Amino acid sequence: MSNRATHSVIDKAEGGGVSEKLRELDACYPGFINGCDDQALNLLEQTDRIHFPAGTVMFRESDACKNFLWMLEGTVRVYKHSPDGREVTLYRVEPGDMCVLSLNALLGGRPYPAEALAETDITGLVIAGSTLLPVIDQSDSLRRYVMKMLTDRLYETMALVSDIAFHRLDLRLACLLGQRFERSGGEPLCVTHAQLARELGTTREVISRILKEFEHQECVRLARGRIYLVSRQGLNWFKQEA
Amino acid sequence: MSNRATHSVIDKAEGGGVSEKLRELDACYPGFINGCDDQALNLLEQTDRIHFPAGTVMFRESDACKNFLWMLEGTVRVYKHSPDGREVTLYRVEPGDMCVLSLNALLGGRPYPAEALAETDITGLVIAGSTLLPVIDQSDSLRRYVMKMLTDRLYETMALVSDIAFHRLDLRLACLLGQRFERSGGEPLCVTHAQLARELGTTREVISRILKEFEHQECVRLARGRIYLVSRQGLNWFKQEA
DNA sequence: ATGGATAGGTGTGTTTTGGCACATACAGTG
DNA sequence: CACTGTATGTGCCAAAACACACCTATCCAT
Repeated sequence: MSNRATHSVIDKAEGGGVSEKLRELDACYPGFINGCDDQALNLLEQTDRIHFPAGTVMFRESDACKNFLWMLEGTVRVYKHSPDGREVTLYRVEPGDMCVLSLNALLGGRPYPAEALAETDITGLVIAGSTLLPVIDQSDSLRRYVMKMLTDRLYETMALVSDIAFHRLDLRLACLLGQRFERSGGEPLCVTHAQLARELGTTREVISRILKEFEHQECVRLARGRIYLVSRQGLNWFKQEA
Repeated sequence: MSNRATHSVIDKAEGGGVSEKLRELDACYPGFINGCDDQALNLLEQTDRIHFPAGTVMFRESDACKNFLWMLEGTVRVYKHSPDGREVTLYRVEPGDMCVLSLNALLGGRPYPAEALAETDITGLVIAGSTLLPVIDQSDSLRRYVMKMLTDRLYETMALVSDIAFHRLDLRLACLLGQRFERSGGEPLCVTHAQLARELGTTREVISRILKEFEHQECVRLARGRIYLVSRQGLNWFKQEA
């Protein structure tokens, strides 16, 4: 790893287009545009539309971070590496969210402290950090949005700390599955054991064994790349564990 | 534990006094007062002076949080409990810092998500959250301070996540000792094994064993309630481990 | 159908951490 | 000095997590 700051893909974006941007943003960030004052709207009009394919590494650890992204479509996973190749997922950025670590980097002039990977194709609007920063001072609506994002993320990250420090992996995995099943409405999850391991900061084998446990307990059924919820009560079972 | 929100000691504070407050604040928060605009100064004048003895629980988990504190003297440790009685320290608040979890609670209207304990006698200035919040919108200087606190804390908390997830306890302990020795300038630390355990989210016995290890390796010398750094190079030894 | 790539299963052994039960040791007080 | 907390040392064991090795299953493209 070189020590010199490299530059993320976002920092190289180009693009143009006019104000259907606002319509699109409004769809993803409910109430945001409505509550926006002129300064913020003006800022958003200056953004450039960008697109990245799934699998793009948006930031690497210690990248410089000059631009800021509003997501219109897609999901970005933000995670940390271990020295020996494991990973923990810190959070995800989806339409409606902001990448708070970009904010951190922009506001503090620090390098980006994690890696960010596009899990799906990404569409978004970028703005130069130097353009964004003054508007945070000027626009009440933007600033409130930013502060909410920061505090929400802080809250959740601290919850993550205590989760990792205190809970056994089987519970953490059960929770994770519970959340995912809830979002899917009980539909089977398309996720590999290795992916789950990367969420939780552990290894594939460990996840495989815990999942087999769950299967023996008749909570899930396993198939290649899929996890089926056995029963609706099963979902409750997962939730009790928190 | 009851579910109803209780109220923290800070929320019950009274007190008066006039504007030597600013002088005192200036001593603790370098540059803060200087950079302050009138709105912020005005706000600070409205604060009430308070005092708590060491050992006071400033917040309990899920307390309501109505007031905000600027610390003038002392240290507050903010930590999470495990179901079975262990603890992890999330961060400390000292003069010059802000309690970001109070901010989180005030801004988000959420209960306080951790416990905060006065490690020393505390002197500080309190203000009602309802008075503080509008000023964050109005005062550039205050707002920048707040945002910096939020992003800094976020950054460090994420570092904490990866630390806990990936590093073995002996390394984490070595790091912790390294930091403490650095602050003390190599002077012996007055800390018990149990306290160190509460920092790192583990148990006393585990810490005792690791410390004995370090003693065998001639890095430290142990005494009741004290840890002596064996040599100045020892300090480097601790730092290598990061 | 065949070959390669990816995903998953599993036995075995090790390391790391935690938990309990006591034995000591030390500091301060009367 | 005896007494009483508090702090620490440690033997022993169990649980949790990891690591390696290697196997099998499944999918997909040709």
